Amino acid sequence: MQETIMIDMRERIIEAAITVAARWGFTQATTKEIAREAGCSEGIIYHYFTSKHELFLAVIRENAEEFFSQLKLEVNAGETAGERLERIIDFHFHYFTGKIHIFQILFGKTGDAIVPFPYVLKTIILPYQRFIERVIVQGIHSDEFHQLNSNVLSSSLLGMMQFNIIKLHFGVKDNTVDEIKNTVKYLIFKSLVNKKS
Amino acid sequence: MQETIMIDMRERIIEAAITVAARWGFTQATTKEIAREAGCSEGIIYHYFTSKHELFLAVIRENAEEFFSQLKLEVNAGETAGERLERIIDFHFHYFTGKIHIFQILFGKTGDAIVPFPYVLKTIILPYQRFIERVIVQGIHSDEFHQLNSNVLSSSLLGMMQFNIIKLHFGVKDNTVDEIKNTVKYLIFKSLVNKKS
Amino acid sequence: MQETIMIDMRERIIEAAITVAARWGFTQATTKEIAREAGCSEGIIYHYFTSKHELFLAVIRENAEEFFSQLKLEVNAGETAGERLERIIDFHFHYFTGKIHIFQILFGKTGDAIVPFPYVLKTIILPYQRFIERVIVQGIHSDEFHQLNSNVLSSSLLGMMQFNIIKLHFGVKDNTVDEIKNTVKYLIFKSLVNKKS
Amino acid sequence: MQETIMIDMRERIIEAAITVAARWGFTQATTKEIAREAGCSEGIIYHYFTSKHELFLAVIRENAEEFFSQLKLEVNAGETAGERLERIIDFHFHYFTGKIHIFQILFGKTGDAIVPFPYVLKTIILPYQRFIERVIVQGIHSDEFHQLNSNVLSSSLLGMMQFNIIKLHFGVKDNTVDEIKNTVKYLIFKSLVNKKS
DNA sequence: GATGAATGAGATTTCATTCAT
DNA sequence: CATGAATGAAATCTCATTCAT
Repeated sequence: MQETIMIDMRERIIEAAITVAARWGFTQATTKEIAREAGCSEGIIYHYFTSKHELFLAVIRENAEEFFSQLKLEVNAGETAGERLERIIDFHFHYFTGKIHIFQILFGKTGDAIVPFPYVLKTIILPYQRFIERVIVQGIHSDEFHQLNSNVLSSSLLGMMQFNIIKLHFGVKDNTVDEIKNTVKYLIFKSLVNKKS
Repeated sequence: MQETIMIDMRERIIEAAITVAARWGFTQATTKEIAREAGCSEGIIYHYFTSKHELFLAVIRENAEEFFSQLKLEVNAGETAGERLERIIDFHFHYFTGKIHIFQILFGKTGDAIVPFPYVLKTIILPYQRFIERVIVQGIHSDEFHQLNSNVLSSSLLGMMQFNIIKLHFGVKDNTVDEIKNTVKYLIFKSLVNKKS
Repeated sequence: MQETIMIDMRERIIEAAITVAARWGFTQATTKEIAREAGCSEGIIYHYFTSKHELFLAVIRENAEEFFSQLKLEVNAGETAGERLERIIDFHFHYFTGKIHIFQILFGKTGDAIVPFPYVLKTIILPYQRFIERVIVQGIHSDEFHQLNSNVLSSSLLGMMQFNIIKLHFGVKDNTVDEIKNTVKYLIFKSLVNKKS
Repeated sequence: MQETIMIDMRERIIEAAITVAARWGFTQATTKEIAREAGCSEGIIYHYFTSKHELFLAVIRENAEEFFSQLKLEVNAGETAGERLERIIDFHFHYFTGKIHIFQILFGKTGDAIVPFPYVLKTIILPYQRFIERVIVQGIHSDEFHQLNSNVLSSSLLGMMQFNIIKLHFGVKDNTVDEIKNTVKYLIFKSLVNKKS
C-alpha cells in the first residue's frame, strides 16, 4: 500500500541485514530478525539469496563497492599527496560517522563464523590500507613526504581512525569529530611532511 | 586421580574458554567444545560458573586484572613520561604478539551477544586508554611533551598498535614487529616531544 | 510465441513431473523443479492441476491407461495362452527397458506420502497381475497349461521381471535383456506347459 | 519408571526409525515422528547420530548384519544345494512376513533422497542375490541342478519372493504364505532339478 | 565433585500454494 | 493464460542448561 513498502524487496533485505548485523554481528543476526526488520517473511530471503551466508557476502560486496567508488572519487580530486591524504581522513570520518551500520559490518569485527575476518581483511581492509599506502608513496617520491615506512604508516593511520570512531559509535564523547580529525592530521603530517613544503 | 590433572579445574575451564573463544568469538564458543578442550564434562562447567555468560565475564575479568598488573609493573619502572610511553608500546607488542588468545578476547571483537562490546569497552579498553592518557598528561605537565589533545593521542596510539597487531595475527607479514614498533614510536614521539628534550 | 513450444502445456508438465519424480520419488519432486523441467512457471501448474497430489494422480492414471491399452493390443494378437504369455513377457521388457522413467513411476517407488503405495498397487499393479493371471487361467482351461496356482504364478512372473529390470536400470549389467527374457520364459514355461504341447 | 522405557535409548531410536520409515520411506520419516515413536526429544537423536542420514545408515547396516548372519546360520545347516535353496526360501518368507518393518527398509523402495537405492542395492540386495546364486552354482557343479543361467535365476527367485511378500504386506490375501512358498519352490525346482535326483 | 544423557527452545532452510499483476 | 514474488508451516539440526547417578 505505502510507497516505501513497495521498493525493491532485495534492497530492503540487504538494508535490514546490515541493521541487524550491526547489533551483534553476522552470526547473531537471525533470519527471523532480519525478516522482521525488512517487514517480510523469512522464506523470501531464500528467494533472493541462496543462504544467510550468501546474503552477507552480498551485503559486504555491494557496500565495499560503494565505499571504494566514493573514496576514489573524493580522493582523486586532491592534487598533491598531502591534499589527498587529508581528503582520505576527511572522507573516512564523514563516511563512518554518517553510515554507522556499514562501518560495523566492514571494519568492526575480527571474525565471525559466517563471514570470517580473513575474508574481510583480504577483500576490504587491506585494499583500503594499500590505497592509503600508495598515496603516501607518491608523496615520498615527489619529495613532499619524508622517507618513512609507508606500510606501517598507512596501517597506523587506519588503526587510529578506526579506534576513535568506535569510541564515538559507542557513545564515548570525549571529543568532537573535528577535534579527533585535527589531532589525527597533526600526528600524521608532523611526521611525514618536510619542513619546507 | 593424578594430582597434576586435578589442579584447579576452574582454571582449566577458563583457559579452555579463552582458546575456544579466540577462534570465532564468545557466542560461537560452545560449552561442548570448551569441555572437550578442558578435558572435562559439560556439566562441571555449571558447578563453577552459573552460566556461559558468567564464565566469560570471569574470563575477561581475570585476564584484565593480570594484564593491568603486568602493565603497571612494567611501565612504572620508567622514570620520565617518555620512558614510560616507550615501555607501554614495548609491553603492548610483547604481550599481544605473545599471548594471542587473550588479545582476541579483549580487543578483537566489537560485540557479541554473550559479552557485549560496551562492557569490554568500559571495563578494559577505556581504562587502558586512560592509563596511556595519564602518562601523556604527565609528560605535558612536566614540559616533556607538547600541549596536544592527550585523549585523542592515547586513543590513536592504541588504535595504531591494535591494527598492526591484527595484521600480524592474521598472517599479513608486511613488516617485522620491530619495524612496526619503531615507526609507531617515531610517529608518536615526533609529534609529542619538545625539540630540546 | 512459437507454436511448437505452446503445444499442450498440460502435457509438458506431466512429462516433466515423470522425469523429476523418477529421480527421487513424488515427494522429492518439487514444483520448482518440475516447472524448470517443463520450462514454465510454478504458478501455472496450479492452473491445470488443483495440487501436486492431483498432478501425480493424473501422471499415474494417464500412463497406466497408455500402458494397458498397448499391452492389450499387443497381447490379444497372440492366439494360444502360451503365445499370449510370451507376448506379455516380450512387451514388458520392451516397454520398460525403453520407458525407464515410467517404470520407476508405476512400479519402482513403492509408496510415498504424495501417492501412497496401496493406491498404486490397487490401480496398476494388481490389475496388471490379474491380467496375466487370466491368461494363465485360460491356458489351464484349454489344457495348454498345468493345474497350478495361477495367482502366485502371475505374481511371481511380475516379480521376477521387475527385479531384473531394476537391476538393469541401476547399471548392473550381469546379463543382456535377451538372456534375461529367455531364462524367465524357460522358468515359467517349464513349470506351466504340458509335455505334449 | 517402567522397565521397558529404561532400555538403551540408542536402540529405541533405531527401532522407532524403522517403524516410522516403514510407513513412507526414509525422507518422509521426520525426526519429530521418530522422537515421538521412541518417546524422547528430537535433540537426543543427535546425541547418538550425527545426522538423520547417519541414523538411517546405522539402521540399515545393523539390520543387514543381523539378516545376513541369521540367513547364513539357517542356510548352512542344509547339506545339498537343493536343501539349501529350500532353506533360503523358507527363511526369506519367515523373516519378511515376521519382521515386516525391516523388509520395507531393505527391499521396498527404488530410491530415496536420504538413502539412495544404489547404496541399498550394492550393500544388501546384490550380496543377497549373489549368495543365492552361489548356492545354485554349487548345485550345478555337483550335477544336482541343470546348467541354467544362475544369475538370472537367483534374481528371479528374489523378485518373485519379494513381490508376493509385498502383496501380503499390503493386505492382499489372495493366498496363504504356505501356498506361495509351495508354488515358488515348484517353479524353481521344476526348472532346476535333474529328473533323476 | 563429576558425568554425560536428556531436554526444549530456537536457528536455518525448504517448499506447496496463493495472488497481484 | 501465465508469471514469479511472497507466505507460512514444517523439517533438520544446534546448544545452553538441568539432573539422576
